[in-house]
Amino acid sequence: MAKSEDLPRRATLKEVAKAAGVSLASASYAINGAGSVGEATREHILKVAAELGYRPNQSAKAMKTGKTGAIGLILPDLTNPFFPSLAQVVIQAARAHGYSVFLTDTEGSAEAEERAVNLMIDHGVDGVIWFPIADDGPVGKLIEGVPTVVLDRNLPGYDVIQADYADGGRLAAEHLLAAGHVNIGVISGPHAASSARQRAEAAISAVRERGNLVWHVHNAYSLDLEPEVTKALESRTATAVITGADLIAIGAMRHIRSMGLVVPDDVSVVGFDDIPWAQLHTPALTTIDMPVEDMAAAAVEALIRRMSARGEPRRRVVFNVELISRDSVRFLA
Amino acid sequence: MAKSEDLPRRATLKEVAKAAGVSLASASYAINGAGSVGEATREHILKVAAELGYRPNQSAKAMKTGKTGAIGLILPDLTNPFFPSLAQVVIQAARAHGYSVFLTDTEGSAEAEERAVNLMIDHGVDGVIWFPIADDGPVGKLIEGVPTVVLDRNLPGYDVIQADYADGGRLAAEHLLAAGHVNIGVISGPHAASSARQRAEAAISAVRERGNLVWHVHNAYSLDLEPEVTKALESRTATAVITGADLIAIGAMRHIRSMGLVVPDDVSVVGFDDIPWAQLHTPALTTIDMPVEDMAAAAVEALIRRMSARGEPRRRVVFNVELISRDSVRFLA
DNA sequence: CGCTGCCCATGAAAGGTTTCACGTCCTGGC
DNA sequence: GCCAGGACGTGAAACCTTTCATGGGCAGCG
Repeated sequence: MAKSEDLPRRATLKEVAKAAGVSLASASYAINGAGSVGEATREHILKVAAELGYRPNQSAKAMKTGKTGAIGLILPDLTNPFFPSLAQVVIQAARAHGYSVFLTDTEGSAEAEERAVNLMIDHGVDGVIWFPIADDGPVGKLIEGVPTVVLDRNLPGYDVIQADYADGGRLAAEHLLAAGHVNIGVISGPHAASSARQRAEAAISAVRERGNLVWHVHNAYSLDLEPEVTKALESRTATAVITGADLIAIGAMRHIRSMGLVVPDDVSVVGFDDIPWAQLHTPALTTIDMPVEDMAAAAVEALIRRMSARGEPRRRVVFNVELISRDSVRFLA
Repeated sequence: MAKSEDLPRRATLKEVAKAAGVSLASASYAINGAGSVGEATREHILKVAAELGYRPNQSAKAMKTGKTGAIGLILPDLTNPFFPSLAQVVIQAARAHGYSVFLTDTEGSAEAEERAVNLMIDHGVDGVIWFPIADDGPVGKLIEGVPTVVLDRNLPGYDVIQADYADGGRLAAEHLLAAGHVNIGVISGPHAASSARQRAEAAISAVRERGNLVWHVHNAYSLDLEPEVTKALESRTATAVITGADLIAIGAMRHIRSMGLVVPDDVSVVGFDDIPWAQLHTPALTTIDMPVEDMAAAAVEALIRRMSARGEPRRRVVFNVELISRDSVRFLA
């Protein structure tokens, strides 16, 4: 590689205009395909611009138009494999529309979320896709004024993309009941997340209908289990457990194994999310699949619509979920 | 949430200045802590600014200063669990320095990489952290002029952050040899990546010294194995295989299992990277750990230095790697 | 008491772009 | 052969900030 010339300064529009022998305005119109420019002139300007390697200065453009061409993506935790796939699709979809994405990871903490969002807004994003950490929190305020679509939570006033969590919870419960399980435990996600509550509530009411809910505990979206959870597991009262996330399911399976029991023979487990590990795990995890890619794409689409039509009524899109039956559930005779 | 007021227009510096009864210049100086402003005036201006909820317009600032406060992070594939951890640390470290990060995923394709980089540069980043897909490719050109640090590859002319791949390869081989293995196969990463070549070469030469290299094939950084690779595995000539990445190792173990064999009893496997799955897998994967977090932090640090001191000679930092012995290697009597 | 010099504070330019309002020239209709 | 109007092109303002060059006032020194 050549050593970087210290001043390969990029050509400015003014220079292009001069080189092409036209006015600044014409150059701008030609390059943006707006205004009225004769066919020949336009081509000439374009040619000159190409020769000079002209690249519009986005900062200047942003200053005039107020649009930066960037969107923000606020995610709780990249370390949870659920999110990278989401991020990947958002990034690709955004790029397809000419947007770059600012990604931020809020480390599961509300202050970090706040700092992150602040920084993002200061840096000027045209819109935000937000996967909230909790249902409340200070962040909503900050985002006000920036077109936003919310993932996972049904926050009032925002465009929302969700999966049918209640249905997922029900599906999981019914799968276990149909497999002959009666004594069922539930490890749901954090209290603060309404989506976690929905999964749990639906599962619980389905369990209660035809079976027996032996316990219900909470855990963060993490492999590491809280004492409350390990205690529940160690009570050995449940032959099957429904978890609020695959990560929790895997953590639970790990703990169950460490107790000297085997999944699914001694305890059955069902997850939620269908992260990539789910099928790689031994035993492969029975779980609820949600169409992450579709949801991510829908989020971008919704955001793009929202950015150009701020007045429209909010929309809420709910995606169907599906139970994927693998090897972590035992079918009792 | 209240319906978004359509025009909560953010206060401008001019407005702050007027409200505070000072000049534009004083306001700017006060807020940036530069120039000379009397203590009392400064405080007053700051107070007024806070009241008005003033937030500097970064686009305008960027236009003046040429600094956007954003850095770009170019990663091959978020779906490979190696990268999210990297991204997470980069994002956090960058934020700690007041930078937002544009993340882009190049989907493993060189054109996508090029498009992504273009978009990023257009959107104006002050610096780039780049994990190249291949050693060559057109992208280097684009990046010219933007301070850049390169991860993983020793690209001439750039600041470089690497791990000691050769040592990793050697460690893996010696571990297997010490465990009594003689016939060893190698599945290395893609040809195009010099880091993959280094790992493989070191492993191969160590194997050859005291054992027997039965085959050497290549595979993308993916769970899915190419025909060449499955054929090698099916030849059953190796009692142990060294892989260029944990993802490949896991793919290989899956295939080995599907052949009716068991890891490590029939075939031993060692990975590279120590991604989170490695220890969750059954059997837990013996692998080479590289300090991703440290490397990510070092990359940000190097970039920050480079951005403020463009002239300095390039630096190359090489991190040590370490073999983590788990359950995927059988110790022969 | 006058002057030098410092501390504060200010006006104005500059940075690259978009876009409004306007002018010129040519075409076509009558 | 005239005029209306369209097509094409242009000058200049505006976006919001940073920063240079400048100026006023006051303290302290000689």
